[in-house]
Amino acid sequence: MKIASFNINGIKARIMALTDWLSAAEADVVVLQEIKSIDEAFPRAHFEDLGWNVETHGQKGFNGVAILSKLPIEDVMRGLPGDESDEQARYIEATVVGDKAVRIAGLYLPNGNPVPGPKYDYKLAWMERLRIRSAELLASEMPVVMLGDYNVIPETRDAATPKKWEDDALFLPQSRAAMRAIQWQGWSDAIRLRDPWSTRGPFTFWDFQGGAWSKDDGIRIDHMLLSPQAADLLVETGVDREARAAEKPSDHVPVWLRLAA
DNA sequence: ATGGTCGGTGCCCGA
Repeated sequence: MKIASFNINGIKARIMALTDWLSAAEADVVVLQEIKSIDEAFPRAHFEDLGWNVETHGQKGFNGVAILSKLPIEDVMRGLPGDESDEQARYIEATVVGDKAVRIAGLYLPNGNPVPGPKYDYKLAWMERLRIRSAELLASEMPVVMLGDYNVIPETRDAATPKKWEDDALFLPQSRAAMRAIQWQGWSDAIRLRDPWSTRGPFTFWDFQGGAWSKDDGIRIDHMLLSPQAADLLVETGVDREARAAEKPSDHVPVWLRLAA
């Protein structure tokens, strides 16, 4: 089972780039972030005609997440538990059934800038809610893949120019500590497993501004965390870096993994 | 040296 995550930065603008990537990547399950669309406006039929089951959790203008799956989707949960008043569409969870059932959590963690301020407070509060949910997912003892745009640069080696990010919500010590508090519950960082001693990257995001792509001035903020039961099934992982050079690219590239499931 | 990029929306905000 091939599982991928792609922050597409607008489904309307990216429908062709996404469709092209989907046909080349041959994934079974794809979580999307920043669809920037309400559920009713998502081009559901376009993807259903290509053989995808589609579950969305959208809102007007910003944010929005979705799951596309060639496999049956069960037990969909929309929204991150822990705050009934939170109206931002950033979390979707579902079970996909291949040879084995795998619980998929697709997330778009808040950016948090500027710091300090209410947006950073919201980011940290959201991460605390995610920490509570991720503990519940581990306790299920299912194979779980929790993946998406975490908006956290975990380590210095995850940024080409770390100095630039020193005061940024993506790299502040508190953000990184909150990320570690989740990971150290017992999750495996799938991308890092491929090349554990890498001193640079791999990157998953290059800003549209300042020619970041041409300078390879990237960061690693899209992550795939595996429960022990999922890590036991891991056979391959990758970052589709070349997608950043496509026509009308997103600022993120897809990340993916393959499970023996 | 300076200002620089997108997408979605609606004449600006979020990233």
